[in-house]
Amino acid sequence: MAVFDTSGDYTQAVLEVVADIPPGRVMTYGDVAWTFGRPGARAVGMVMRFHGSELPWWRVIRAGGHPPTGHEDAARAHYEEEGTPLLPATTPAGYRIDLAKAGWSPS
DNA sequence: GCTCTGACTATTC
DNA sequence: CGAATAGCCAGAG
Repeated sequence: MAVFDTSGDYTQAVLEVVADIPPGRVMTYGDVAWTFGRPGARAVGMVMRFHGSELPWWRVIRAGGHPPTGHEDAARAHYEEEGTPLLPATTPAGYRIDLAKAGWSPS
């Protein structure tokens, strides 16, 4: 499987963009991918899974403001810690990020 | 160069 | 709202 490494340009781009997201702000996988001109939303997620250990992965969420699958609890802790605007929702996680306020785009 | 997988997205039921 | 389906892309084998 994609045993990721910083070898690929795509991976590097993802690492840079994610690392550049300020606290209290979030970007969707699609937006992050679009930032460096490549709609690989899934690929972005894979990079996070492998390098998430050293990245603010919770600042990268899915479209609709849902946290990454299987990491909803950990993500929520970071959001509250950074003051990221959350919204109550009838989702499995029980909440979702307020993209209208937390949504961020690289300058 | 083809196949498989995945922290995705959009559409449809 | 929730589950299922199909289409996406990048990288390893």
